[in-house]
Amino acid sequence: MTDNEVVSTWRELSARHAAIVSDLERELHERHGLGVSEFEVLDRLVDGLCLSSDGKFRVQELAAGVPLSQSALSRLIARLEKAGLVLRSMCADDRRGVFVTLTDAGRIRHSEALPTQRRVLRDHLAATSAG
Amino acid sequence: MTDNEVVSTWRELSARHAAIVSDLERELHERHGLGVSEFEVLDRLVDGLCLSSDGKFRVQELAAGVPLSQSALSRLIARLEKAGLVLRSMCADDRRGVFVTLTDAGRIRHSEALPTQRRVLRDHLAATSAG
DNA sequence: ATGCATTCAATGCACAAGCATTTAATGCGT
DNA sequence: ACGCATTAAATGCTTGTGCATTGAATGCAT
Repeated sequence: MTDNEVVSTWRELSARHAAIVSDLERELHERHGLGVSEFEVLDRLVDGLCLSSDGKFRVQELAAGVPLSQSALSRLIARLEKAGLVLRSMCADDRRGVFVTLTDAGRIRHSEALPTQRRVLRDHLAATSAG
Repeated sequence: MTDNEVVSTWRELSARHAAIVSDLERELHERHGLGVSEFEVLDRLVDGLCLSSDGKFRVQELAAGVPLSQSALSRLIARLEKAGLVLRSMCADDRRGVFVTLTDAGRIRHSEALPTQRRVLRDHLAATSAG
């Protein structure tokens, strides 16, 4: 792969990402009052519900799935809690840790927003193979 | 393409983008004092030099190549000017417009940063076909 | 020529992000 | 048991971003 190919691959990737994020941000915000990262976190929590017994997640577990710094994630969770979409609770076995759990409102909000996200992603990605 | 495929394509795209941007940001900042967007703008200016007679660009022309809002771009150019990497000059035929031109320092900085950018991109993209 | 919508770029403002620091809890070595 | 490095998460601070607005210049219709 030549440098020019690498660069044009990068530009394409970058432009695509920007376009999708921009659309997602607008749609999710307008229709559901959520930012892209907020939705992603809710999404991880919902995904994880199937796997985890109690639906509790350490903040750091969520960090793995979302490309945000630890501080950004901490504040994001604070925002979600303030909005009533998640709860933070102490965790018994390591009292430094914080468990994050979805509230009913959070589950509902996520299920409302999910079709919107899917639609936007489909619009951008459905008929393409990354080229 | 199923919804699940769409979503996993999106996650992959997103993770890839985040990883590359993160590396680029760190390397460009540490080694050359440039952010990713700053570099992109310099890059467009350099690219355009070959095509344009005088190397002058309207702000809005740059906007097309960089996924930033108009206001963000305006401030970014102000930063570049403050750093001595570009010049802003009035444009005669439409006095609302602003021409942006590379300074020598800007050209030099770009040429220093270019290999760093290429290296990072190669590290991430060289042996892949987008998925 | 005058008025009015439009366009270019800059700016006020609010908010989100990262870095560095802080606070609290753990665990390891002695 | 005590001290010390380490880890989890929150917070202060600075910076960058977008939205909405502003100010200036343009162009078009009358």
